[in-house]
Amino acid sequence: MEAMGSIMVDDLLLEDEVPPAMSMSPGGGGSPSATSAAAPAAAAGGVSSDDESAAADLRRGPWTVEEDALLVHHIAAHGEGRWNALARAAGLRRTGKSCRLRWLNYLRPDVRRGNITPREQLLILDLHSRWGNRWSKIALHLPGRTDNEIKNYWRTRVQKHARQLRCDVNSVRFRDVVRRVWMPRLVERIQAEDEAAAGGGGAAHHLPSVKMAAASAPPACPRMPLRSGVHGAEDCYYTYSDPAAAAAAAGQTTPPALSPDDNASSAPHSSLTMDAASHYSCYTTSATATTPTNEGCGGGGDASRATTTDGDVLGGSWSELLATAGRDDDGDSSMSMVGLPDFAGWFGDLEDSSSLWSLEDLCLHQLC
DNA sequence: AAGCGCGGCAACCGCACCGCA
DNA sequence: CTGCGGTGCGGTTGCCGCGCT
Repeated sequence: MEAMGSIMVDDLLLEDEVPPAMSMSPGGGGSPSATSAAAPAAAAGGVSSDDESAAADLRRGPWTVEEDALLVHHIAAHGEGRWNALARAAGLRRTGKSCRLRWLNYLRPDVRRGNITPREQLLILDLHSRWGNRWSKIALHLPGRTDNEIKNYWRTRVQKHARQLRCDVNSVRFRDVVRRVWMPRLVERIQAEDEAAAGGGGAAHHLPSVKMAAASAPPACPRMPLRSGVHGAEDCYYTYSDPAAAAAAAGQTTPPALSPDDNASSAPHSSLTMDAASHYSCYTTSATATTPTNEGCGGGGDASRATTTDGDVLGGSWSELLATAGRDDDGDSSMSMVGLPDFAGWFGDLEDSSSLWSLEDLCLHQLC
């Protein structure tokens, strides 16, 4: 869809044989300077006159449908790898890097397009909390999503919310808001979707019915209070939908690799996969019953109220969300929610939360 | 209706790492 | 051991479309 405009523009460029560096830098990306076009070619090959002429002949900017077809057909016939050689063999006047990027981010058949789902958002938030800007690593756990897409999501959506809160996206305060407001809302949303898919209605028995595979089970975390100490009579928990899995996970003695330096990401399964994320459920506990927390967990009220059409559950104003998050169901404000950005006042002492904010970390903290 | 501003996203860049000769 | 080419990754850029004024 959005590619059509680019294709039209680039078709003109192709027809007119505009030298890449001379183009009007179509489709964005990089500096349109005359030197930048030759640099990748020089890096990819030698600096012979042939290579120089080839470099001068290299195209940049948006891909045309013809180029896409060439690349797809060539990869279908010969497979991936050796991108520089592939580009030449396919008759593409592109750098190998450009071909690789186009293939991985756009042409690959298993690339998922469209909005980031709440489940994916939850995973991104969680995984980013552990690994930081390791986009490719995070992307491994979101099938069909590319690191570029996740990176763009983070920069456009998440950082936007951080800006609204006037704090750094990597600050402890923003992380705490994410943990206490954003993630619970995502869980609400996921649960609502699961319930809708299951037919809706009812209460506790509408737990997601998916069985949790041991390999994909989240770490030892049967219940994770999100606001313990804030609401006296009501705490919000992440919990396993499958008691057996929760018990199994509780018995797990070896915590998953969580440090940024771990090598577990290269393994086929991580401690938290898309499957596993679907088993997080947010529930309140009360004296009478365990009930789904569409009314109580994290935000109170209608979860869809702050949901935008693009699936961003925090489409509404942060001040409103935060005010709601700090209010009991009966409307009493249990936390002072006046003014931005006095997070410490809202959420209490955050000094010890710097290392406790991921789902796993929260869970481990609660088990101590 | 037209202009403007902003967000989304595709594509590029520079750097680091890895394997091989 | 070293140099080089290939690959992968994170950061950045800038066009395009859409919503607002």
